[in-house]
Amino acid sequence: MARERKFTKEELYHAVKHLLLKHGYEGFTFTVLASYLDVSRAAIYKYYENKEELISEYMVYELEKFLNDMKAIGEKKTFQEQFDALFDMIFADLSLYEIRTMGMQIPIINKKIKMNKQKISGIIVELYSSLQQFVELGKKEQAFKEELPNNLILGMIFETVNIPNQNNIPLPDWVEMIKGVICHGLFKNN
Amino acid sequence: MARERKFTKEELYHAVKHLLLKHGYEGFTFTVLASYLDVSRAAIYKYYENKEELISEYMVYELEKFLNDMKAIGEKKTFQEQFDALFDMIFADLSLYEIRTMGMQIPIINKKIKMNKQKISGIIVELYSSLQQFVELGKKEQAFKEELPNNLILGMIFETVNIPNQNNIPLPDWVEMIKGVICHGLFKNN
DNA sequence: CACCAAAGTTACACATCTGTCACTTTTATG
DNA sequence: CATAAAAGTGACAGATGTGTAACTTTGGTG
Repeated sequence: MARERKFTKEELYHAVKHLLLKHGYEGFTFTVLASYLDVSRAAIYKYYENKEELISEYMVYELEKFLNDMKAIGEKKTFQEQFDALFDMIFADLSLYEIRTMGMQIPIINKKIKMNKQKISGIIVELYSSLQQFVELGKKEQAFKEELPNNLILGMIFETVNIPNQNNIPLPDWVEMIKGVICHGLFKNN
Repeated sequence: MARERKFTKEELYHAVKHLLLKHGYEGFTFTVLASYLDVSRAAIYKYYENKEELISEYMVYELEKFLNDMKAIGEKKTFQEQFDALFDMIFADLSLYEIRTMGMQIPIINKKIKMNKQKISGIIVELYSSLQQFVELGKKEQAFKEELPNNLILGMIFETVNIPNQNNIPLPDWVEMIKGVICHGLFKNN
């Protein structure tokens, strides 16, 4: 009967994420991954035809999690609750935003990858819709300035999380600072 | 006497930048570069021992240009002029910010690289000083909120340039929009 | 024209990664 | 205990990239 696996899918995906962040898409190899997991390369080939297939599977997994989080946020009653929850989610795992462009680098070289990229596109459409609702609610509740394009508002939120906390300010304070700047800007009201 | 070169240093650095942006640090190879420049790999080895040496030279070149631009900005009289000039500089070449972390990936494997990384560190110190002066001027002229850490202010400026202009708004309008949001935030003053 | 030096090339040995296949190990089941 | 299947491995062939050395080309100078 089945021999026990040396790594779970979660452990595998955790390794994939770690090595993508460390080496980038093109620096990520099955050789590096096998070494990290302490298995042979052939063991990984048992499950995935190539690195592109593995990375596309991993992207689907991460984006589905993200979409579920976004949906949970969308169910909160007020804009302010949604706004706070969005930040908590983002700061809970900053690295997702570093790898979000990597999905675009995956070439379609087998059917599985094509299917995965279609899934990814579908998830992104749903994410886009969810995020648009968030922004529209913000405008409706007279928080966001109506004249601002939605993607600028969203871009603002997702890009500013990249600002490094160089002074090692405690995270809750840092998050509030970032929110303050996003909401009211760098300038004094004069 | 000397045979004419098939590529200038500027052309070489332009190719390096293009390929670093396209393939990332680990995907960048002399093979890819030689093909792009339409020369043999050995031709590049005539000037640089390895890719790390070439990339570190290139980083010095780019950062020196950036520092010169910053110094020119620092010589403007008012904060508002400096603020506008900083944005013009940043949006004139957005890609520099995408490769700024690549310098950190370069391992020191020969003396030249060590020297280059020391140069890079020196330039970054000067850049840091120049940027701090910019922020302090902004605070002194009662523009920036004093309570904000300097790196948050700078981080805000440098990260928001990454927001993609998805609606293809004309660049001058887009830049003003970004400035508006950075200065006064996403929220209405209520 | 000969000479020279810089620039560039080809070909080679070596290193690293990919993909596969035959084989081994492990575990549960009858 | 034998059997079977999933999981994992080692070794191989091939592809790709690195670094080098001997050689060729190019262009200026005397």
